[in-house]
Amino acid sequence: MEIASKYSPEAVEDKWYKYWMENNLFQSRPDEREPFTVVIPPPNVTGVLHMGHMLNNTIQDILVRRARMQGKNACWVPGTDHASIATEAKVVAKLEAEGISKQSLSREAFLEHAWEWTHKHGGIILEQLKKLGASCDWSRTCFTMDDARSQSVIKVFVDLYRKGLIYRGIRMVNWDPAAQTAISDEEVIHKEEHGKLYYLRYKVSESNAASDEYCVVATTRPETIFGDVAVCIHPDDEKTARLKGRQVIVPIVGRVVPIIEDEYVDREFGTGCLKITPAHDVNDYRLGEKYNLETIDIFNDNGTLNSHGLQYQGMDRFAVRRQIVKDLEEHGLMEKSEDYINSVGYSERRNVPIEPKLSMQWFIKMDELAKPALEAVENDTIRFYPAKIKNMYRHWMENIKDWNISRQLWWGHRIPAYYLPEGGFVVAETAEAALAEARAKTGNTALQASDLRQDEDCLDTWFSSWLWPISVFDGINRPENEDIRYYYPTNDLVTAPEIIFFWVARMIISGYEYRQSPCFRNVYFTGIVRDKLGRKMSKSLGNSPDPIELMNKYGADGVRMGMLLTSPAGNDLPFDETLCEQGRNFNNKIWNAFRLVKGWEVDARPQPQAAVIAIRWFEAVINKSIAEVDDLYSKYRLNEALMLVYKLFWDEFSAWFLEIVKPAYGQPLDKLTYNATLRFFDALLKLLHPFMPFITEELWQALEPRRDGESIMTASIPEAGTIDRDCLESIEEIKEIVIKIREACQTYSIKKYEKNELCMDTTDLEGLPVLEKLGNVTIRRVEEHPATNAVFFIRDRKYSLSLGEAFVEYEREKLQKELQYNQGFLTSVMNKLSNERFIANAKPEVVEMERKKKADAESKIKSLEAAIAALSKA
RNA sequence: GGGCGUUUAGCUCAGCUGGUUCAGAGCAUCUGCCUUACAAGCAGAGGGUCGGCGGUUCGAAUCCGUCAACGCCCACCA
Repeated sequence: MEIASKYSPEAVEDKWYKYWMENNLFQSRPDEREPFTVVIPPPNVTGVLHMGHMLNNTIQDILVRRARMQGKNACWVPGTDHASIATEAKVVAKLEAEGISKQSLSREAFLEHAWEWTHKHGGIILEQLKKLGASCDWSRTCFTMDDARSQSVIKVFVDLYRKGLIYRGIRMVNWDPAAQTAISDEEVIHKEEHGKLYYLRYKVSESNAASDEYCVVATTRPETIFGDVAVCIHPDDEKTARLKGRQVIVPIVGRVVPIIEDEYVDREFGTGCLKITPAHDVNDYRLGEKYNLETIDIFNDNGTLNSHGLQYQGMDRFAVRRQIVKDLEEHGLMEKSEDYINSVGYSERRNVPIEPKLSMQWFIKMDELAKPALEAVENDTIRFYPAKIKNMYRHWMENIKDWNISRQLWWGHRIPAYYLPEGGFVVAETAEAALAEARAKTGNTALQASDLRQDEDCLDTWFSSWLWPISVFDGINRPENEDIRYYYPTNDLVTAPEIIFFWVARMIISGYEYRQSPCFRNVYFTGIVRDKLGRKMSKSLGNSPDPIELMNKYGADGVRMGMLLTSPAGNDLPFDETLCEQGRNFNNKIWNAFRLVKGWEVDARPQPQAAVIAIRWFEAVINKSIAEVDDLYSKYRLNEALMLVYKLFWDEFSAWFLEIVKPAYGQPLDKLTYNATLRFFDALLKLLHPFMPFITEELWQALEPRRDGESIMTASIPEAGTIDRDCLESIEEIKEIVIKIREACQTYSIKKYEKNELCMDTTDLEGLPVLEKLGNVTIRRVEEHPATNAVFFIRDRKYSLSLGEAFVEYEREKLQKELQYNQGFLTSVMNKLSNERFIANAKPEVVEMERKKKADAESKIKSLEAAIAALSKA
């Protein structure tokens, strides 16, 4: 038989993926079977595969493949996200590299570039997922900006607007000066930063000001003084009481501003004086509203100062900070500065400090919408794995704020609001509908489409992805279509905890709003993939291995296994290439077991007794394992399920079962044993298939002749039969004896081909033929064990091995040790039993157990003492 | 600042409602083997006062309190 001793994935993987595709094995259509639906978390359309995707999609594939083998109609819908801000940033950068500025282009021209970029890079990531083995129904591939999805977005916007849930208003928003757009609170990352706290002198402006009386204000942002409209003190603060009712002059700016009083001010912080800049600080904005102060916006959209910045106009905000510090010092208006650590909000996408800015934006009212979604998770209609994530979810949902959905970007779904020439606006799905509505609203039938001006903004990316579980089945546009009715609600969602608020929570909300039902039943939160130093893997750190290279090196199955070996749900995954190595080694193990089995000659000889027992035993083992694996899957403890199957194959099947039934070299095997072995192999491959799709298909196809188009993918996963516990137990005992014999042989350097004699008190143990074969011993029943034998105990039964006199002393020491241990054990048991309170309070069966332990220990000690005495005599 | 979580073998983690030697698994380590399925392997072995302290209990890795370290989420302290 000509099979290489090493498994080569490259020869196998492409072949079977192609086979699966050609036979449409991933495709799903509604039928009478139970559906099992998963929608992919759509990766950015122009992104490339990273380790997080690998983990995430491996887990999805495992769940989907298993469901499929359970006879469910499994449907995994793939797709990509247009990733508004991220993609636009890439296109802007690309254009800038070519010397083209976004500002110089029309919206239409820019979008042309963006689409070109999308078509060029789009979908690479989906091709990469195929290499991983992802069993997606590719015929259903969606894009958040394709026609059906775009239409869904617009429809939902209009619907929510008409329900009064979308409104437009001026709010303080997080402004990203690099992307020049507002972003949501969730897109702001707070970072600790080492900065300075500056103490600025605001001169008191009254007539006797010649006395140089100052009010000192501490700030981290001296460049915002151009927007100062007041200084606030605490009404009960004695330190600053002298300032009450007076006015101060903003340094450099020269503006005279009032001192106001509010309890918001922290008396302990700085000097107790707070400068108020309503346009550029959220708290100041609130105080500004409260005291009806003017709002002076000093920044341009790109973060430079506008005309309010006087001589600093046109300079960047941070350049201004440096300059103004110098200037203040020169004018003696800087009292001091000190080091200070504060937290600064950064734009997640562009990594620049965000600027609080007042602007007109669109919002969704969230409080009412959130209620059923909170309830669903609280009452476990939707379950989170791990469950601890519920806490986070509850906290956010109970304090949910309105969602800013407008972005000042071009790449995305344009807001379907149309402004009227005479002011006001209408919201409608199409320009035509908007015109009709505008005419009706204004009564002006002469109104033309060109008179209406569509809102320039587009929608937050998540405004399309929150509809994903519905929109991929076109359930927004055609709520009664067959697909949505069959596949929805979906079953499992696999995603990263970092997008629970961006995406998961909002999907649940939209699910209840648009389908009155949960959009999925279970959410599996993966961990974050970290490197060995515990750092998150990222492109910018360059600490992430290239997944494609990993797969080339270890095989997709090896990498999938490596990803999964160390990642319980919700725990971070400290990734290490050696895990892939372990995965690859396991592939090889399976491969070689297959070589062995397929290399056997079979004839009509009778079945050896050891094989009969081994088969009965392994039947029990596999049934027990299947039941355990089922249980682990139901708890989404996939890494443990994999480990269990791993040990089942490697230890139980390869190291024990195959070693028992393996014929002597060159000898054929009997038919019954051979068939049983193939049956077990078949079951093992099926259990392994969700984890390692490629090698299992390769071997399953080679195990027996298959029909054209047949696949392990659609074979039935084995179900647990009855477990023969007695058989399991008795062979476990045999295994322990064998291990003990091997240990003794190794200790005494007994050559493995030497057959030894094992003495035991009784020979009514089941599985003696197994013991004889694997222990390489002949068994003799004795009343008295020969004094020079090496004695050992397994489960309170005494055994001895004839090893010759040379080993007596060594053996005596060992027995002495075991004696000591047992004496200690007996003492602890005795202590318990002599404690009246234990006898009085402990459950009777526990007391009984202790009594038995005492008896056992006593008899064992007696035996040991006898053995030692006998050895000493010898 | 608020909340949540973690701490068990060198590493990554299991240990449910306290009680069968409950202190476990995989990897790593050590020892012996190139034994015709597999050295990417085989056969063995050694590793831990379960973060510290205190409490409840006949009995605590497990329950309670407290301290410490680390992590995550939320938050407007200039």
